[in-house]
Amino acid sequence: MARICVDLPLAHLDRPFDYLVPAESADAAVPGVRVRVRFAGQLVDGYLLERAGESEHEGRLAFLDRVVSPEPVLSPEVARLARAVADRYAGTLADVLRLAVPPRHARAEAAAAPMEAAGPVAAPEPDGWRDYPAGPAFLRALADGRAPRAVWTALPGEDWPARIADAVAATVHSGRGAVVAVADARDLDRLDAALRRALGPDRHVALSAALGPAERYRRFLAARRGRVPAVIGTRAAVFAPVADLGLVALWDDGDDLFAEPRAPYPHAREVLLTRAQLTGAGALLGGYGRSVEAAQLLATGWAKEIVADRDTVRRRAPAVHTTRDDPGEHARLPTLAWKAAHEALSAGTPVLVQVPRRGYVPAVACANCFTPARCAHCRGPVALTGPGTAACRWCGRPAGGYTCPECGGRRLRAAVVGARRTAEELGRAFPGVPVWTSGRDGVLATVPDEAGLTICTPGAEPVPEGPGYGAVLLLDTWALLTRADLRASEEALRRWLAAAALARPAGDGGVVVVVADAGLPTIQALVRFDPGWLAARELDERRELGFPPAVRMASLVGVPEAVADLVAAAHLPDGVLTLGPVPAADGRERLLLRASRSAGPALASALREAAGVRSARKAADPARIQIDPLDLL
DNA sequence: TCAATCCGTATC
DNA sequence: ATACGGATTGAC
Repeated sequence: MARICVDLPLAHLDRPFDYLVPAESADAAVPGVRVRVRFAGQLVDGYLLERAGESEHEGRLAFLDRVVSPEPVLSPEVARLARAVADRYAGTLADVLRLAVPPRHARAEAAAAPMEAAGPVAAPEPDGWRDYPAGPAFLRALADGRAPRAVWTALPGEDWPARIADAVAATVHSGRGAVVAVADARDLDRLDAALRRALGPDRHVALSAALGPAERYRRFLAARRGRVPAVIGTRAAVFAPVADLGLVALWDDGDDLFAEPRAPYPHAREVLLTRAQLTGAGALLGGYGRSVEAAQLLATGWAKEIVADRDTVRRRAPAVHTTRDDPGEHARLPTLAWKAAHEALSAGTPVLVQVPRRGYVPAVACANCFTPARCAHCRGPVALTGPGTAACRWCGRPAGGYTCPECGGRRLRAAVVGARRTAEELGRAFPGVPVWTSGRDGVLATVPDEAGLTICTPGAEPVPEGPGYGAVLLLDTWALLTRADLRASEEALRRWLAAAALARPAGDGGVVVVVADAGLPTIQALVRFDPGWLAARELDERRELGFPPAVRMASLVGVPEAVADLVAAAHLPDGVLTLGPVPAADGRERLLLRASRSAGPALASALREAAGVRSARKAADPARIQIDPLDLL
């Protein structure tokens, strides 16, 4: 007898079904293999979850049709993880398994994989971590087979791929495996190179969406067969099968690429942390910035902080100057920014100019003091709903008769973006200096250590080949700070730090000029290179306002009848607060449900059950359920 | 009286 | 989803 998870997208069928195993399949039918079974009259794919002696099932059992391949692609550990992720996100196991296990590629599977005799990995010298007081102990704990958990704030100029490679090497030295996730292909390339240096050429694989199906499956199998102890990759790699997991790590967890866009929309950070929790592995969340979720892990004591002391930060950081937006005669650049660029270029060092991408939807702010407007009723963000009218994007109440809590101003205005021109004019302001751009369509990996001007959008900063940029200019900060997003401050600081961290130390002439009001907390955090301080503040604010990660939220989106139907079918736990519904795109609407963190599992399970009732009834219109979505506003 | 159709329920 | 059963409808 075998318990099977059938691959169907129906919420009410999200439970194992028992099948008899034909004698000829008895040997191949091991936990984790793909199978075909006859289900409700048709042949469907599925995974064999476990073998068992007896079935609880009252009726007659059918035989499974066949074992698709003897390869047990779903390890027990990943099966358990997938179940936990499905439960947390009110989704189905089949949906999560579709994210976790790549499609089979028979040729890649058949290719005989030579077993390489992998030599032992030397315990790394924790030299690279000596600038962080808690760093060497963290590496020793990994090397000794323990499971330390840390939130790490990287120093400016830190070679973060090398530091993560140290941690992976320590883990591998202890005889265990590691999984590391990064946001994009460029970060993956850097980490890949660092791991090759630290572990040798054949001790890890890199998984990314860019690989073709054959290569993706080949590398997945290399990990599943235990031929490599470490797997690195983008988002989907968090489910990679690694035997005897000792470490999960993630770089720059605030990047929104870590949010999975397919149901049930799990976040890579949450998957990895769940995995560490379930397996007893260590965990490392690193970045130049710090997410509010990371601050929460520190606040609850789940993880410990790895930071350098303030003296070290000051020694390694560039000088950060703020300036008002008072365009001088030079390419509409503030005088201070122009001077900093001019000096850096004269010294023969590269200059980085970061400008926000176009197309952000700015929040509505006080026309007088620029304080973002918040709803008087629920503290949600206020946005324009038409010419001259504004309303809360959470509860839908119109923001008529608005009074700014900061300055008493009565008028609102939308922020105006679109100053990329300013950056382009820079080229003309510095004749004879080479100008590069790095953005969405065309990311530069590196820039040479010579006078040159690089204009980039956030996240596309080229890494300097030399000791760092002589000057980094952060323009149009207003556009980032007034985004209609709950995470605007955290996100703005994350992006500025990503650029500022590439500047030389102040002692070597490194300068950052940020065109913004020095009094803003986000700017203060940048000036002091102290993202932990801002994240702790933001966490306090989320607690006061009742936003994640201080609470658990569920977002229900669909046509009005579908949303109402889903809520009506759900037996919500006590204390769940309903916000909305508010109109969404395409005639749909969105309803938010707020629960305490402790009620989070009950909320998710109530929604999952309600979705099951609806799918059993063949409800026509689907309602999308998302737990703690990033675009909460 | 018998088939065509609709709805509800189970799927091992 | 699909498949089946039982109730319901409609034509001979």
